Amino acid sequence: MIQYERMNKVLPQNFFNRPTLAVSDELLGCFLCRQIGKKTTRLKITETEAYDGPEDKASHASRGKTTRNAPMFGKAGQFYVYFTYGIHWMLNIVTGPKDYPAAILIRGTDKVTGPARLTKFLSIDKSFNKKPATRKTGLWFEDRGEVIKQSEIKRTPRVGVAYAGPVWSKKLYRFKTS
DNA sequence: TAAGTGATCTCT
DNA sequence: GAGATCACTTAA
Repeated sequence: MIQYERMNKVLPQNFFNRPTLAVSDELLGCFLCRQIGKKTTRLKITETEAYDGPEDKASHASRGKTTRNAPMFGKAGQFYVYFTYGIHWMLNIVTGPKDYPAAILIRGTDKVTGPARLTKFLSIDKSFNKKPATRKTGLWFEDRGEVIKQSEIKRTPRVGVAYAGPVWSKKLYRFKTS
């Protein structure tokens, strides 16, 4: 965490309105928070995956704006939730400026690993699509002062993106702490 | 290791 | 309207 001052607080909209790769990196060690009724669940984020810009062939946005991926073109700090494999919801947080399609897939946390298991565990579905990441939404991010050393962060190719071609499938856009 | 599940996309 | 695709999990 270099660019952004770390404090024990809810990550604001402008945290996400920055380069996607920087946000992907700095989101590690932050907490994904979900409030259902009076109960709040906090999970430490350990794995993220970046989908950055219109040129990224692995991104839903690579073939232009559609009804489904429209949230990626919206302003930073809102969720992009989509359904895949007939069963699973995927939770992404939109990054970068408006009209620049980018988002980060939240792949795993300390207690719950796997993007689909995460959404199932936290009861996240389409209703969070396009919603801002705030307490009011019931789903938000917090910086609770956890420090992740750069040496602890592993960067690897993204999952399931062989179709994106030799250049984009090899990008080290997946961030993981050990 | 393969089946399951269904929205979305891309072609007719 | 039909058929392929898909950034996954589970059960075996």
